[in-house]
Amino acid sequence: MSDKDMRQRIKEVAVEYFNNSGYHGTTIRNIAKDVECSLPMIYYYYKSKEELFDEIIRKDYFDLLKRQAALLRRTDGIIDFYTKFVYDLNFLSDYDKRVYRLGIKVYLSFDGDEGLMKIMDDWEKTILPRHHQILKPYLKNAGNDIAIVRTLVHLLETLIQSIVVKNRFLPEAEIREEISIVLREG
Amino acid sequence: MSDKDMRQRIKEVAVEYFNNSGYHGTTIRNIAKDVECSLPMIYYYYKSKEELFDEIIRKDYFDLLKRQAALLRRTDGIIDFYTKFVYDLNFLSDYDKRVYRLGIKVYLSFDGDEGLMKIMDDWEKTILPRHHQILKPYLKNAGNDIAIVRTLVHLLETLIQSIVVKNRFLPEAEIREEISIVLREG
DNA sequence: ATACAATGCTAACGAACGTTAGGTAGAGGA
DNA sequence: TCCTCTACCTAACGTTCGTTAGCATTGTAT
Repeated sequence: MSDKDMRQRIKEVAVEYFNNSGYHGTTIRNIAKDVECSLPMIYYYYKSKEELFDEIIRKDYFDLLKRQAALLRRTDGIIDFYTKFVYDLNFLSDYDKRVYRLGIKVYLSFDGDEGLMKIMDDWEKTILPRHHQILKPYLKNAGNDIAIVRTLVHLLETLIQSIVVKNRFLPEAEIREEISIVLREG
Repeated sequence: MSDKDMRQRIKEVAVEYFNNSGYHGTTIRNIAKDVECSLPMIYYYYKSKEELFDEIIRKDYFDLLKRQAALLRRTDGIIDFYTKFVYDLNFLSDYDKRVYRLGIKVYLSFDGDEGLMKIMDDWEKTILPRHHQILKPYLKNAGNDIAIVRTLVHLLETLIQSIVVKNRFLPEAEIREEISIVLREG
């Protein structure tokens, strides 16, 4: 049938279900049916439903976050750069988008447990400093540097949610306009 | 005990559970236990679990949205006005905050069904025009009026989520700073 | 050939779920 | 007094859940 690893197939189907129906709304039986395998097959590769969910967040979601954060290195021109950063999210694979969406769901405490929330909080603390570092050379404003960084990060959050959570395509021009408004010289 | 009390108590407890555990993670048994009533009592007042969830969104959440939208009438000074609008969300009752949070969860398709999504989409279409109307007198910029409205609405979305979804207190100064950055004259 | 781990299955377990059948207790009008 | 209606209950229904016991098949190393 498929040369793709059964373990991965299970995870892909699970991501779809967790996304659409939440942790409690997802059943091992549904996953098994879509994967076209038996029930205990799931337990052969994953200890439990919770471990399956956990691995998706701890491994796949945070790998994705780190991959995205690693893109925040080069700087062509700050507005071009952030525009591209957001715009490229439109072209993430369906799987990555779903993992991203599921991660945001956990980040907002809409799913998952307290253990996952902890690592989400730890990650969140790194966001503002990272963007502050990138923006520092471009900011020579009065004393509201930090506020601009915060506003940009807030804006990015909504733009990312539009693409990844609401599953909309965001045109480059719209992204550029909004980022320009926050980063224009006051 | 009056019937209205019991009906309302059931709904309040239900809002808490739907918020914390999602629709599928919430059980009628848990609700009944917290309300300190029997299982069929829930069915005496609500036809089913789904009807209970539906009423919270269709009635309580949209009443809250309309109440909030009605505040968007007077305009003291546009920055003061939007700052107050957001800042006051800090002081919503716990119940209103939870209803708001649950509504956003449904709005982001993280819970609820397709029927609820429809009315969410309809509401969303009214947001940009409403704010455009309010901001029109204050916008004399080149041709990016619409982009500014869009950016402001996006920023408001994140600020509201911080307060209502992440349950954080947002200081007035921070709100004002961010709104000022978007609405300052470019 | 034989042994054995890896990979798959059928069938079932007990627990928990949403929901309902069928009642009781008490207040109020005739 | 009897009747009716509202507000509440205990106990159970059938279903589905996460999980597991136990067995079959296969590939590979000895």
